[in-house]
Amino acid sequence: MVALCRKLSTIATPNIFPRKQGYPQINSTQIFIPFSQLQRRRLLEERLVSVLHGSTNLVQIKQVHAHILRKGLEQCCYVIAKLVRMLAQLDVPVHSYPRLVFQQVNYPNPFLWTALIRGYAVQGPFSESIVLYNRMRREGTGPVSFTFTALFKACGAVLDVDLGRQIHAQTILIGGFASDLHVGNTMINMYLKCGFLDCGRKVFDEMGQRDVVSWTELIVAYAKSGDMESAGELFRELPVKDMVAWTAMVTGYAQNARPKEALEFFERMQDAGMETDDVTLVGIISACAQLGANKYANWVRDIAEKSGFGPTGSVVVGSALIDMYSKCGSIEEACKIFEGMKERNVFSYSSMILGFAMHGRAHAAMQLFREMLKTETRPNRVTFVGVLTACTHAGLVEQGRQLFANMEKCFGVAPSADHYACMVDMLGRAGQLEEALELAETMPMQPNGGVWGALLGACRIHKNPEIAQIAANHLFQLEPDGIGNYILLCNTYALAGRWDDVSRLRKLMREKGLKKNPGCSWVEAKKGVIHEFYAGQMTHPESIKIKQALEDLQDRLKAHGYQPILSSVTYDISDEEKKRLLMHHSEKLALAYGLLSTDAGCTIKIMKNIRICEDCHAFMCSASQVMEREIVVRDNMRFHHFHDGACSCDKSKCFDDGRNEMGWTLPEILQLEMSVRLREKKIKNSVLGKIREPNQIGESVG
DNA sequence: GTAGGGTTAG
Repeated sequence: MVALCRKLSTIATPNIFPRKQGYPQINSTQIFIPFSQLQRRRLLEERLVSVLHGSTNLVQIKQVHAHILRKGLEQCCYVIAKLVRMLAQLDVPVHSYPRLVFQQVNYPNPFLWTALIRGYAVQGPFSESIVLYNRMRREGTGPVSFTFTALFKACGAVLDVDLGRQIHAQTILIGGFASDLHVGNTMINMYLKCGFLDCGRKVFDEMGQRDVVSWTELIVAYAKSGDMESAGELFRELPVKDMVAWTAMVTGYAQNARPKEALEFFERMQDAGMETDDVTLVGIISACAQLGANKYANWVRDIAEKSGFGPTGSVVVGSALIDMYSKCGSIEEACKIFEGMKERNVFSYSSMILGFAMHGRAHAAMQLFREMLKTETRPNRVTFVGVLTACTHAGLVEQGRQLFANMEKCFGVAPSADHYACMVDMLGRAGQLEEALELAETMPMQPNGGVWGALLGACRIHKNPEIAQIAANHLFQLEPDGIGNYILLCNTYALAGRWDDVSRLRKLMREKGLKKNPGCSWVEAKKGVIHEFYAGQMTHPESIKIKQALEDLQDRLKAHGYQPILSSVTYDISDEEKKRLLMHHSEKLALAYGLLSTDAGCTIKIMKNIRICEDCHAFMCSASQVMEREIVVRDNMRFHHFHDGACSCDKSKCFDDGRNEMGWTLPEILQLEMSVRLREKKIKNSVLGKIREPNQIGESVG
């Protein structure tokens, strides 16, 4: 019996227990441990690991750790590795508590080493993963497949493809690891993250064993590179398609501005009997946002609510819905979603602020920004794009300037080229064109198309062909195919009466083969059916009725003071001809059909592919008053809400004294945020002060 | 251990 126990005890304990004083040395010739005792300990270890696995907070884990120490298991790699992994998962800084626990173990096994390496691979500093790997090898411990997945994760995180290649070589050198499925998958992931699609594809092609994860990784990579054809081809070849793979395709189409195909794919996915989760929903919501039609918006919202991932269930779905309803023209619906959300984060706030800004509700946008600052959510760069845009559309130049000047100091968000574009837009629209130009020319980074485009747009509004020429020259370099830039410059010349320049530019456009996009508008008629109208075209089945209705409408509006704004036509033609052209702009046709086909009291929603012209804008204003209808026009820039003879983009309707009804001023906001930042900084310093700095970075794999 | 997600101005 004794002999049997002796035999079993040696078999039952392979490399689990390290040899050193302080922990039982399992050498059957020197120390005899009864089998029952070993079994008890093994059971205890199993139990501790499972308790750790179920722990959800630091307090619970610390209790288990205390128990580990009481039972004398601080050298047991199996348990300690789990402890380290759980701590890292809970975002406890790896180089503090977990590292300390690791250092207490005299002989770490590969799994314990890997737990720590993985911790750094998730949290950073990523180079510490490599340092640890090298130390592990020097101390004679061989890696396991987990080690490589962790290392590839680290390389992917810092986009270090050279290091990734070295580790790739090691997987082949050490043997056996290159053919491991998970190692292969993380390797593909690393190459794709670093932007080496070909290398990822090569690993994929050479893999002996692939699973749906390997395929999906590549599908996503192709989708992100804009190559939906290759993505689709892979998807067709994929033997067993799961929900994630389907979602990758739906999202891919949505991200590549192909919303109709995204919807088609989603329908196919449902036909295939696939489940829908929050990630799928986000993809499809984004597609509906691009379509801008309420019919689809309501349809997808129903699906979201039925599947249990509605705005109250998921903060991500909620934020996507806010964005979708804003883009579909239903800012009220977006508000309702926002108010009904249980949890809100920076995405929810930013989407709502941008929604308000887009719809000309600067007041609401600023108020929401203020409310956000009272919560624990901190603004990010997108939030500032929203807030600055709101200031721009409300003509709040002084407030905008102060926010921009204090972004970095008070909020910790450094201004990017996009924020400079907002400022150039703001100054430009306010008529301060010289200052806007100076800002564009002196900004610390290379100005992007947005910056010069904003300036060019402002030059058209304020009829300044000289500065327009400068902005346009930059734009012609940055966006050689951007037809809109040529049109804007053309319009600016026309407004200034420089017809020679107009014809010179038109000739240049012809030479370059650039064609003006025909103006096109869509209007939602009954039951959400969408009707399309092109400028000057009378192809709609009811076009005779529409033409008559439009003429009647024009007469009524003229009686109320509407006069065609002839300068909106940039052709050197007779006034009569100009009037005729203006009257056939697509949005006017859409409006006439909207009035014919919807009931009194219904809001008329029109979408347009290019910017609404000044004349149509005045026409809509007047129509909203005379016909007593709410009219919403979404052009390629923003939303216009016409109500009782005014538009939401009319600056004079917004507050402009730096103070709103809440009774706060901008300096108060800045002060408030500064105190938050200081407090955060203090907390951070006090935590970091206790933690040892990790080793130097920059070591390569040896 | 591995794959899919939301907000950006002219």
